[in-house]
Amino acid sequence: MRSKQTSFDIAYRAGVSQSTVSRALRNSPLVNEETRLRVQAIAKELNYKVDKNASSLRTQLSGTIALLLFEDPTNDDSLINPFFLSMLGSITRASAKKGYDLLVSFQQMSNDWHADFEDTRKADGIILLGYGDYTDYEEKLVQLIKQETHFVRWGADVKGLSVVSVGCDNFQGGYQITEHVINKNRQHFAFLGGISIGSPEFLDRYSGHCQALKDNNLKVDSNLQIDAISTDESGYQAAKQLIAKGIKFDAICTASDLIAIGAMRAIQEAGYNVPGDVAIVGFDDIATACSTSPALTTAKQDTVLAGELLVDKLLQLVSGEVAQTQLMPATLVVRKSCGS
Amino acid sequence: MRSKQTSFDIAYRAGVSQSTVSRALRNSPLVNEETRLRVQAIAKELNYKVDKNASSLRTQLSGTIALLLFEDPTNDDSLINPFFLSMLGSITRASAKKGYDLLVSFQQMSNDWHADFEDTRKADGIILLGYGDYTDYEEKLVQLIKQETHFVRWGADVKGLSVVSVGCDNFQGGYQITEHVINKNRQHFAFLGGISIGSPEFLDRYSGHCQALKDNNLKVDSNLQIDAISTDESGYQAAKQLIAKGIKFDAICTASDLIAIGAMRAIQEAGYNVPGDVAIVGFDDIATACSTSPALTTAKQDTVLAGELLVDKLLQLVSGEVAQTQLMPATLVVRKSCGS
DNA sequence: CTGAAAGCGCTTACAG
DNA sequence: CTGAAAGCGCTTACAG
Repeated sequence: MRSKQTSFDIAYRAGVSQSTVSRALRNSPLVNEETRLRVQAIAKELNYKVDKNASSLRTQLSGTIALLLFEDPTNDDSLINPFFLSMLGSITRASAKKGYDLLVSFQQMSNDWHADFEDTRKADGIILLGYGDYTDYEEKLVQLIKQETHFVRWGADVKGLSVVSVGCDNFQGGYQITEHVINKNRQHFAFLGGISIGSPEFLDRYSGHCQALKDNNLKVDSNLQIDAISTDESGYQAAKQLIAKGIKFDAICTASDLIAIGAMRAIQEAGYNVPGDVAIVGFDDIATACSTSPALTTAKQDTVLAGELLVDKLLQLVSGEVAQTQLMPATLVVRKSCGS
Repeated sequence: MRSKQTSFDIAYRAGVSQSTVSRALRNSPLVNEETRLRVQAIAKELNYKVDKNASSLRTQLSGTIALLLFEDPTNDDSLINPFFLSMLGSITRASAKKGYDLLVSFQQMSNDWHADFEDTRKADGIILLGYGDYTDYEEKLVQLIKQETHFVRWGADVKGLSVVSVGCDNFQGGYQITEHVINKNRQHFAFLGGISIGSPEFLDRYSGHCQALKDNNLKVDSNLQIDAISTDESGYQAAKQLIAKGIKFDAICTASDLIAIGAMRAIQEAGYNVPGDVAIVGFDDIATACSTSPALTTAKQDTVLAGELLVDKLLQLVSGEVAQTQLMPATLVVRKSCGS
């Protein structure tokens, strides 16, 4: 077994007290520079590393952030929504940049959360990430607040609770991308995405979509709105349903790229040309959006910025400061799927 | 500020000693059942959670695994190879299943690794994940071994070092998928993927590919092998180079799905039909492989199994047992990209 | 079955 | 600038 070095070993070698070693390694200004350098050199030579359990116990700070990633309810148990995966990447980077480690935990939205990372002192705060209607878990949020857990969440603002959220301006995104398609001279718009299954994000995108249509004197036909969850398969099925209705449409707006990708497949299999016959747009800008043919025009959610905002705001809360809920704009990414 | 409960608070309420509380909460058989239940009830009522820093410090076990995820060298800083993202998901699930938390850390292959999670006692062991030539970091592996760090890695077996690896049988995968295409009556095979840029995985896939060609009396034309790293863009460029050579080919095997997807785009843009004119196959079976048109035939690496094997083997090492390097088979996933 | 006590390895107020 | 000492909150041998 490896023989563990402690600060006492370093102290012995350096001929100073253990307190001085501790100070030296934390770059305390209290310690003489020469002493500090000598101690640090010895620590390095012996490959000594401060025991985080001991220091966290002492300081009551873990230097760690926990990320609770909620899985899509329909998950087939091995796939994760690529948008959240991308968020995971940016959150990891953002925490590393701040010198924090990241504990990642997958959760079922429905189950009892294992949200006790802060209670167990493994993490200083928690980031909640996942689609879903917050009313489904409002109770949990209330409990987190009651326990004074430091946390921030991704998603739409939660009314009535003092929860710090970072989210995308889904209404604006839905509006903007619909307007883009309108400018491509489309008249008959379908919308694929569940507005009735408890997803405020999707509902906001749909509302923005409808507003854009109205502002441009186009009809909102509720027969052309079909529910779908954020998977390729669900988008595929929704588009098939849409086609089966036999109502004319020349544009499909969707609540997510995954839905759009599935829809594109169904539309093309049915013999339509994209964008010739039907323009299709997504939402998110996942990596795959570049690789479809035609490449998908979409509303990009800036995951890098989102990750940084989430981490920054969480660390503000951890250090006792006040943090504000913030909405990020979605930006239009024009590719080929609704014509040039 | 929240007032932290300790085991002493529980002890006081339960009218027992703190030692008994500790035993009761750990379900020690030493404690009377009635006492145990009462203590546990009180703990639950007060929402008491054991301080992991204290217990980890005491037991010298953290209940945590660290995952070091190496980024592709060419990374644009926000995208992560979807295959590794998928591995990340399965590793997270596998560790949760074993009751371990997962610390995730992104690293540059080239930089000094921040591999001291075990030295700092934040983790009991480490999983290394990323493509790359192990000779590039053999020195690091040697150091990990010297420090008696518990670790396992994803990838090809490392010769000469006692490192536990879990990897895919890339030779067999490359062989199998090439044979599949051969059976589709293709004659002129190109291969896209860097065999000269220090990636043993890619090299093994290429070797399997070549062997399959030889075994079927087909020519291996090194002019039809073009380097590419595992990105859509690199695959796209490689395919354009391939076309520019003006040598006849009717099948493209690739070292990864990402390369295949980029290549498919280039081939189609050049006016060829897939699979009519050119059959294309990938490697990995990332989620996107279902969504291309035509959908990509590929060699699947079972990430769920891989995650479980990595975690299981690491935990074996942590508990002082011996673990063996293991190679998993790749399995053929037939879709549309090389005909029916 | 239970309790008193030692000790895990740090950080930091306190005293000099 | 440095050291001796207390204490973070547990777990577990030891004694009963």
